[in-house]
Amino acid sequence: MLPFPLPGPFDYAVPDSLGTLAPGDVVLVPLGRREEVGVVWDPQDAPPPAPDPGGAADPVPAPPRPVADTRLKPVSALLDVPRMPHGLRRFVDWVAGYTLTPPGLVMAMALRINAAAPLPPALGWVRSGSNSSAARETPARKRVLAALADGMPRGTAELARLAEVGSGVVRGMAEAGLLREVPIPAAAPFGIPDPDHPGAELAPDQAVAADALASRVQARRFSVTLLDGVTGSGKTETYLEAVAACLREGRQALVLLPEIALSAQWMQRFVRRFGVEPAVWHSDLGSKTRRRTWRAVAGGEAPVVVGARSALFLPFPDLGLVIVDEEHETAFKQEDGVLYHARDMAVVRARMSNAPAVLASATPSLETLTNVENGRYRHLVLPGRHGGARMPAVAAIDMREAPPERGRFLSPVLIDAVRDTIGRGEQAMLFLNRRGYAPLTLCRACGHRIQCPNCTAWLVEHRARRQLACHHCGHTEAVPPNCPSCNAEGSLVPIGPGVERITEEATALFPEARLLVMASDTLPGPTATAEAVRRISEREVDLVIGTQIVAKGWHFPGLTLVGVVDADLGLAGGDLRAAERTVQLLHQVAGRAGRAEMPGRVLLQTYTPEHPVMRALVDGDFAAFMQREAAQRRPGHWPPFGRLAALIVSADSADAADSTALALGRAAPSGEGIQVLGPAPAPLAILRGRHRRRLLLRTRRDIAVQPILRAWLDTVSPARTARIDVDVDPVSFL
DNA sequence: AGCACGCCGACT
DNA sequence: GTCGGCGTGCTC
Repeated sequence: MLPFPLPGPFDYAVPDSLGTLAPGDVVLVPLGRREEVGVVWDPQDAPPPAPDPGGAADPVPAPPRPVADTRLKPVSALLDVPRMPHGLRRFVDWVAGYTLTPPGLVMAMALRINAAAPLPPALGWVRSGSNSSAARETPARKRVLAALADGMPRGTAELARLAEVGSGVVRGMAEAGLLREVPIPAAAPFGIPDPDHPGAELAPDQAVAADALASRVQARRFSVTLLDGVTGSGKTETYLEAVAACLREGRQALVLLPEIALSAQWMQRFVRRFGVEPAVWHSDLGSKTRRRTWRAVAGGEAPVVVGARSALFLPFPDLGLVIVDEEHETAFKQEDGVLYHARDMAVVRARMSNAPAVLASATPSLETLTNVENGRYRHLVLPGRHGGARMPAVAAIDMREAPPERGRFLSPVLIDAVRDTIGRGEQAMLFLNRRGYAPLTLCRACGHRIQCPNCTAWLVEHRARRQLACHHCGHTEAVPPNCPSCNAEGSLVPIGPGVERITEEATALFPEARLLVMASDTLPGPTATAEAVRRISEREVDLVIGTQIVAKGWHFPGLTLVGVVDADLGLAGGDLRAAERTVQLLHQVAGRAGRAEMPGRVLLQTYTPEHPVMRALVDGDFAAFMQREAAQRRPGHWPPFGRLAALIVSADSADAADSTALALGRAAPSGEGIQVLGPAPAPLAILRGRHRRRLLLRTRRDIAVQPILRAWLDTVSPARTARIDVDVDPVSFL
């Protein structure tokens, strides 16, 4: 299997010099006039028949054989890399088949991860045995020798730092024969977790759930368990006991988090439980750590890996547990390249490793709840917050009755609540899931709306940067002085709020409050995020204003008020899961309030307080809300009661996009329980300069979409510049 | 993916 | 008469 979009594996001859190759071996093979890294794949379902020996006429033409065996090119070399385990190979094939992706591209995710290059051995210095040399003995040299007294080899930079000398001293000593260079075993970038390290005491309900999870791990069989508990109920501590059980079984555990960069507080909990940090995996890991971690996973030396989606493709030789935390998060859906849902694929990965999977969430997805309902998944519930904390009281502010001042966005009710909270010395948070200053810039003279030149989207003003930015393609331009359409002067006005604008309003309202803004563009990296979280936790901040990022599982003991600036925001647009997602997000944000002894309070600014989403949040009745969602989706066979696949046609001209989309529409499959919607212009009808059309295939749950899609796509040849992307189980409908 | 081939427009 | 633009297609 080669890491390219080829339809399947290629055949090669094995030269005698290489002996026998086994599936999983990583090899170098000739491809065209190049040499490429590939993996010896398993025998295919339908092995190609032997070439016809006699050439006699055959009434049934034999399936074509690409190349006669005698002309197979030989494998060039076997690389000194751990074998790709059987479970991972099966997983790659499964993901490829499910997502309609060429298997080579899926395998590339498992291979490119390590780049298949052997690690150059690290070198370090030790004292050379010969002290007979007539080399000078200076104070600096003595300090270097003292630093090496324990016999452990150290690299130049580290040694120089320890001995407080320049690297020149080290080099000089090496030339003088005082030091000898030896290979050093690379220090693992993680520790070995100790399941018996004394951790936090579990509450009785946590202990019961933890025991149940541990017994699933001990069963060494595939199972799926939903760990369901409100924010602050201690889900993490509970599932870490499953990890402990897995360690005792001597198998490896994988924990998937939706956004690994935000995991500093998670890491603290892990360290409290196991004494060390686990191996970490995410896409922008440095190449050295990455290779070392990959090898440690392959060699079974990394007992626990915490990672983002791509960690699913690590070569675990003996995976004994897969945990997906915040399983409802849409960040688990990969939206470019291979389009897969990491939560669903985690379950598949567990099944192929004979391991249990645990899905944890305070607001489980309807998909997962439905699997619980029909008995496919088991259900463990952590009923309440622990440590004396209670769930916050949630109330809606009817913006029609208590409107903000003209041109402002905070209702007097919310302003008073913030003022009271800060006045008591507690902390408040304002949440608005929108970056920048204003989502739309409008010309009051001619009505022109400033749009992205590459996308069907408005440009968002970022006042601090004095720019208009497209949040879809990254296009930016300076804020124009005059209207770009009618050239009127001073006619451009910002419409609607973003966090920058709320910050401006809050600064005016609460001049003495210490403000902190948390948004992905104000927090450039994990370090900045961790620092912001620390400042909030240590009460250096009175009022936090933030986007999505504040909703993560942070523990802010002094935070007692959360104000949602626009609770209706996520409900616009025809997205299948808009309501569900809004409830999940707002519940998560609400969960930041009142996590310690002081009770929390949540205020939702809304123009539709009677909307089921608002009622679910105010009543805290998530179960009833999800039943209502289910009742709406069931009759039309919408997921999870039916299957969905999206076809996205994109082309550099509207005509090419239309002709391909129409051809697909004409060839649309039909039949009992099969329906095709569209073609229709995508909501983002132009994205990065490409014109887009969408079709949606919906089937009954008992009908698989993949064979239908394959047959459908075979009948249509796309226009010259057009491309058809297939998204099985789409999450985004843009 | 990369690297060929190949078919048209601008130069020595 | 040749160089090179990148559009199409193949790689066991």
